[in-house]
Amino acid sequence: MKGEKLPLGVAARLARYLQVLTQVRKAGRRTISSQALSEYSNVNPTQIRRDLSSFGRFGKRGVGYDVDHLISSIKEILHTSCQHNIALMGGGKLGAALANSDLFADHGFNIEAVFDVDPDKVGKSVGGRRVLHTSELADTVRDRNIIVGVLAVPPEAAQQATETLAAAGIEIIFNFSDALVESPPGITVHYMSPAGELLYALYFYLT
Amino acid sequence: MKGEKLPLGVAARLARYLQVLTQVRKAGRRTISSQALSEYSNVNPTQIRRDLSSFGRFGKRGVGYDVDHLISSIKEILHTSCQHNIALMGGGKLGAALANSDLFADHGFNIEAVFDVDPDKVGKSVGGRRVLHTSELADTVRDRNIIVGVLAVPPEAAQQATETLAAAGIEIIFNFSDALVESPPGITVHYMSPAGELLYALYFYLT
DNA sequence: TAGATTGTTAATCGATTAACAATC
DNA sequence: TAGATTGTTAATCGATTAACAATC
Repeated sequence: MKGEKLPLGVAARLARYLQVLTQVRKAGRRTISSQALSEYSNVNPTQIRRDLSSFGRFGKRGVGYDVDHLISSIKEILHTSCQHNIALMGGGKLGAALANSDLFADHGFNIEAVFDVDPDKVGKSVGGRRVLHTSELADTVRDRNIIVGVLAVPPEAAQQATETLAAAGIEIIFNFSDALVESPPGITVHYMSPAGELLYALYFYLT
Repeated sequence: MKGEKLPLGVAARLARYLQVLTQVRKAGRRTISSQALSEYSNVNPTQIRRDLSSFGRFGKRGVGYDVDHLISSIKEILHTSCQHNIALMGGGKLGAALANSDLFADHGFNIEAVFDVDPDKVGKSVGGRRVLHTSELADTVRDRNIIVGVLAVPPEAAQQATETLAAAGIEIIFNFSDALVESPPGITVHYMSPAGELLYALYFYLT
């Protein structure tokens, strides 16, 4: 398989492997078998081997995959070897939880700045970053070449924040608020959906 | 299609529709077309119609789907018409963000209690619920018939919290911490993965 | 050698899409 | 009627799985 666009499913699974592998490396493991990777990622081990072998021979028979090597290989395939800056909208509880977590940093995403409209929050520190007023968003997005915005605002503020992000030139929005938003054409909104996954998991538990 | 187990993909998509529809109803809309539902859920409109029509005729040609009717129909298909109690581990920023959000409540999940090991947090209020000490978990799980636990603790506490949940009789764990955990057989751990979705979305932006 | 695990095949099943008649 | 949107077909493509030889 060459430099063409990957099928949706393959890209989604590679991203998932990458996420698990990053944690596995943090835990100090050097190699991992398709079986073990399967347990963490909920993907069939045969399919994992199939996905990986279509890009090269990454594994050692009888041993498994070298974690470091696999991580850098998948990063290359996904074109995510480099650092990306993101803008976080909302300095409240959810924003603080995201800013304090290593989730983004582990994968090369740098929370460049936190934005809020609340004067009480502006100037304070959230997750080690100064909170800027939303009016500074556009300049920051331009200067720091930001294309991803994360929505961590209350539901009633989500639409306004989306429009602010769009006007500032953001192209991909991750919506962590539980509100639907209308976005201008060309801007992709991804809804983070713990409840959706809950419903899905519960269905298989109940049947 | 009858009372048998749904294919994985169908169940996942139905859960996604349900989540979008719940927000659509909140916004006051009474009907929705497969086209509009597609934009919110990122699922092809033909596939939406296909998924739904395999369970019955829910739509009106030329009009679309009745939001209320569709919500209750999907809930029946997914066996999630009733209320479920869940236990939230962690009264910190992430725990507070989850407890304050309507995400769970919107879908019939009731955060029955918040648990923490920190004596400074126990007894305080998080999202309108008193924080209980983790030692009270087992009793609460039994009394309130809880099968789902949500991990919102720091990564270094995730393994301990998982074992506590398992010992208390929890069967499904949603791990919002960015740490891999080992769980006893029979207990399913779902990893919530914003970073995974970010990587995935970015790949399609970059290619 | 013995054990473990990958890489690969083959076969089946579900997902995806375009297209369009049916019908509100 | 005219416009819109569903329900359904047909055809292709990707996902899934078991099985096993290759090989570390």
